[in-house]
Amino acid sequence: MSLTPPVVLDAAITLLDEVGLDGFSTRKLATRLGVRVGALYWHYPSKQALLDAVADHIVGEANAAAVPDDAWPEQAASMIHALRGAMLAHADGARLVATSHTPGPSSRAWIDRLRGLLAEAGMDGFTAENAADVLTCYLNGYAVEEQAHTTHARAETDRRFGFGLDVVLAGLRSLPATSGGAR
Amino acid sequence: MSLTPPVVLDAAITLLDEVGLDGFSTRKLATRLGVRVGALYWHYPSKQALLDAVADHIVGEANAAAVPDDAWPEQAASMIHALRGAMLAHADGARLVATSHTPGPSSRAWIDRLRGLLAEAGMDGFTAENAADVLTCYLNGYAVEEQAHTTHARAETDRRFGFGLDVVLAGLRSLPATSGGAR
DNA sequence: ACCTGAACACCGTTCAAGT
DNA sequence: ACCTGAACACCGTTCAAGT
Repeated sequence: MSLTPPVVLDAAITLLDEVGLDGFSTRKLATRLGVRVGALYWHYPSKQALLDAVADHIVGEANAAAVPDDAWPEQAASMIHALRGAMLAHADGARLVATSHTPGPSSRAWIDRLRGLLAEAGMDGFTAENAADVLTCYLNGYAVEEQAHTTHARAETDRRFGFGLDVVLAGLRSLPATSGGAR
Repeated sequence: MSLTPPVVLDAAITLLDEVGLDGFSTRKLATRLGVRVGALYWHYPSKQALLDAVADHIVGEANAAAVPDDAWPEQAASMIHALRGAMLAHADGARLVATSHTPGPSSRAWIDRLRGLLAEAGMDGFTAENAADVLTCYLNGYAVEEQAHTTHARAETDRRFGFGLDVVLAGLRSLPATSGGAR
């Protein structure tokens, strides 16, 4: 049973969920895989590259969710909620995704999809890019703090997140290009 | 010349700015202070506590800026810009502040001031708290990513940040309690 | 009270050598 | 091609003992 990048990635996700980002080490991962530390470096060039792959996998889980056939604010909200859900489903997932060094294919696909949806709504390329940026920055900022201090109950943080998302969406709706509310 | 918490904190800030958060270690800090590693633990209980103190100091720099006597969106914008400036003025300042474990006195003062300003504008306590949350989450999300991938020029990221901040403020302005535009 | 000396239990990464 | 063995250069934290 040979080691492959997907096998290493899978074990990395499991380890992350068990010990968190601060407890995650290549040596623990090697032990889990029944292999010496150095072996990992044949499949991934560095710990950071491996963590980037984990981050991209998490975003990939969000990509699996379908976007409803609805108006653009609802579509955008569903994409944002899907990514938040995927991040919260893994220990320190938000911090991992938000501080990922180089975006992988799933991350690019997710952001392209969000931008595309906003462009469909009538925003020009520049505006769509900036609007997608505002949404993801709010999401990242919120989720990182939410996951760092798990002081409130999930239902409570969900409501607060929804409030903020509605605020951002209201702001986007007020932009000249989308005030018509096309599609 | 004895070691005191402020002296340690000062050296920590200097070290952080020189080597960044990933390069920051208690051992390097001890060397700079001409002391053995263990000595630091007399003044700070852990590396994290020290980093939290650094984070709080950065927020303190933002608190030094005066808030203009203007309408609330301008006041909020000035506070947000001040904190972003303070974070960007230090290596990995955004990540450090956003992932700080326990908020210090300056952090509490900053958020209280922002909430107060929004309450003055006519928001009830709950709304003001949530509104301050949206603003800081957007700020943290944006600044963390901005500082992680310094791909664009500062003038460009400033403009993009301003765009997003205007969107959030527009969303907040559209809330029932503030649509009158009091103060 | 404050610091040293020295240890403990770890890290990420590299690379010759094996198979 | 893929992994071992073993090293290199580090970590954060603790704590008896010194002053």
